[in-house]
Amino acid sequence: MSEERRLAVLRAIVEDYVHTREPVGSRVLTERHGLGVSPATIRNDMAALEEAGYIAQPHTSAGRVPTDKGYRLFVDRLAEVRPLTAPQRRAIETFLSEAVDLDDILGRAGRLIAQLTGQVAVVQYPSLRLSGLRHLELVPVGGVRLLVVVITDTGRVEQRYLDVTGAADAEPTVASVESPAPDVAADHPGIPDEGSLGELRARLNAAAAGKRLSELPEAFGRVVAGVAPDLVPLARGIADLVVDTLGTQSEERIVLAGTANLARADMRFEHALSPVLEALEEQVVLLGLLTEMATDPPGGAGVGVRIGHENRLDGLTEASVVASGYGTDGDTVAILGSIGPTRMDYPGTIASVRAVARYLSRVLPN
Amino acid sequence: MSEERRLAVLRAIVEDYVHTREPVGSRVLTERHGLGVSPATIRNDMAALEEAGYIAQPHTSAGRVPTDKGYRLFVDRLAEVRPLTAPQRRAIETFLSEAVDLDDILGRAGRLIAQLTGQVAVVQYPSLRLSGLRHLELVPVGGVRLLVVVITDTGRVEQRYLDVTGAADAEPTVASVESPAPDVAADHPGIPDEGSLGELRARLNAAAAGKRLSELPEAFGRVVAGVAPDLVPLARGIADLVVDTLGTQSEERIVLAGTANLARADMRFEHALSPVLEALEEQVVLLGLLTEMATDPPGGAGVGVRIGHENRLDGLTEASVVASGYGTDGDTVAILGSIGPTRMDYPGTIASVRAVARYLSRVLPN
DNA sequence: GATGGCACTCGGGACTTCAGAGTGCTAAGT
DNA sequence: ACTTAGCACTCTGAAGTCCCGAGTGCCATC
Repeated sequence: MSEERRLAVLRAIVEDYVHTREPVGSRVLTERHGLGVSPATIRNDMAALEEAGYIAQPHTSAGRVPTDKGYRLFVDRLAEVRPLTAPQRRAIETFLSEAVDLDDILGRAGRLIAQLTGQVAVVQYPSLRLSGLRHLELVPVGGVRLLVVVITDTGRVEQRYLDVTGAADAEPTVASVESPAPDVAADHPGIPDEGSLGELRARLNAAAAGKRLSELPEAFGRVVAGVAPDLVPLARGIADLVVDTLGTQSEERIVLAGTANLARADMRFEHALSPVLEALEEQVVLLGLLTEMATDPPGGAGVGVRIGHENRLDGLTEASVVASGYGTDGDTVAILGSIGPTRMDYPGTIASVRAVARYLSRVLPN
Repeated sequence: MSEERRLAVLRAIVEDYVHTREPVGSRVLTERHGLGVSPATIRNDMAALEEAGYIAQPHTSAGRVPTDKGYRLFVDRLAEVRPLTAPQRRAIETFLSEAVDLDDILGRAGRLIAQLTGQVAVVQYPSLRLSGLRHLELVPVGGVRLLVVVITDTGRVEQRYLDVTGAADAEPTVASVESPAPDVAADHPGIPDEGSLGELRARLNAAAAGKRLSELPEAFGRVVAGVAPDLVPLARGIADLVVDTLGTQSEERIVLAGTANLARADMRFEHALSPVLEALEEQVVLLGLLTEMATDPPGGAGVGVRIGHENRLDGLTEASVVASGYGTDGDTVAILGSIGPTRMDYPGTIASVRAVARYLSRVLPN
């Protein structure tokens, strides 16, 4: 009863089950996979595997099905990394290289993973909190409002409107997109002339250059203090808005793609999939799971795999998550991954996720 | 056999069927709905309705089910507009007012409709082609590239990177988000100093102010001609990029939301839903359908309804589309809607779509 | 025109049956 | 000490059967 063959049997079971979606018995195992022994022998091995908890049988007289533990072993030691096909590689390259900005590239990455894996993709945005400020732009709009454009190290561009009628109140007005007066001259009381605005912009940029979020408030504070008195409220408004933008709001931005794949017949979960749906809608929880996986990757090679009960979420006990961090040279700034039934094509999914993550890491600005 | 009662019967059938998902027979009809006649009478009416093609029976001894034609009549003449509940209204207001920019607001609108209707929402972006240029911003990035930010009348902000090492080639380089040299001084050969850049920006802005796309190339042409010789390639590059951005790319941007609702048990389509999935993935076709509905709304009150076979798409013969244009004062710039099974809650869906469309129209910049 | 009565239809749930897949175990073979 | 053939046993799920009851259409009556 060689150890090797037993593992080979487990591998065969996993592969077959993933492929056929049916409990696999000893006979088909000998037929379809090239292990040169008789069904009876296999049965002995299977008994041992079941004893050890790697497989189970749904009911007495049916084939075996891998358990979470079985999948785990498979992923850790048995899965042969199957590189993507050349066309797939090319598809990734071309599709992602067509992206026009960060939003676009991450959206595309999600759709790509969803399509490659036939599952649900999840993409976390690079945390603004961790990224520095590259540039700040101020654009007067309609005379009474100022469009503040923030460009980060990671290439992310955020826009916020600042209402300057009462720019003194620090709390940025909820930047709704409502109609400003159409064509008011730019020298409205609230907005300074081009020159002052340009100077303000220059100062803020100089102060913020390369700084991390935590250093920003102080740097901005000095700028506000050093500016002409009538500009102080405006400057403070802008500073607060920028800090607010980088700090709170969008740290936890997460995007799903391919949720329609859930409806596809071939990926049905064992039991109900409504819990899965609910879990996916709990973005906070999902985010927690992802960041957890980022810090503590239980899988190998940069790609983390959580199988079934391993992710302690109720709704995802029948689901597995394959995720990888991405970001410039090992400096993980965010995570992306694929979620599917525990009975999924792990090698393929891992390959896809890794390929996309690598591409992103290579191509993201730093 | 009064005409009115027959219509009342049809209405009752539709409402009951939508509610219970089961063919409805004459008895329950008299019981659950307050028409004060006997089942036999109803049967006569039903026979007439069936004769006229408004209802059908799946098999001999089963209740009746509305046909597409029946739904049509229901929508056109029988549906009582059921206004949204106060909480719903409030939800729309608050959720949408939290949006920070156009992207965000449309994304939220989609998710909102998906959630209100429990179906798939589809949102078409305001066509850039139809919107004017409000502002153009130029931001040097990393010394060798220029971030061109385009702000349109509709509040949409588009960003493109322009590679200025060889800005002469008119075709904008595919603006990938790749790593530029980290911290090069801003006076790199390719990028002019702040002053020239500012002047260029000012000129371009002046030329473009309030112009439609069709008028832009000419206006920009004059600017390029009037600029310092060494700036000509750059100016031309920018001009082309802007025109390209507004013209081609994103005219046909469409976004789905709530596709996960397809997986929900309670919205199963009669037969397979894979054709529906495929139809939804054919964004071009979908876009065609939407624009068609925009120009020729067969429903009433600004909201168009396409039922089953009415939308000539193979995959959507069992689906209905409820859509409405939105845009400042009747000037429809785009469309949004909800897609679900023909057996859907039309009044509710219509109310939701209309409410969101109205909110958008009210709140969009003009 | 509305209604009660009635014979008729037929889908689908409940029940039964049965073949086949799969197992574990024992005993024999290498 | 494994491996293998044989065999009795278990159980699922497909197929078949039955029958209740919902629903209908039609006719005679009010």
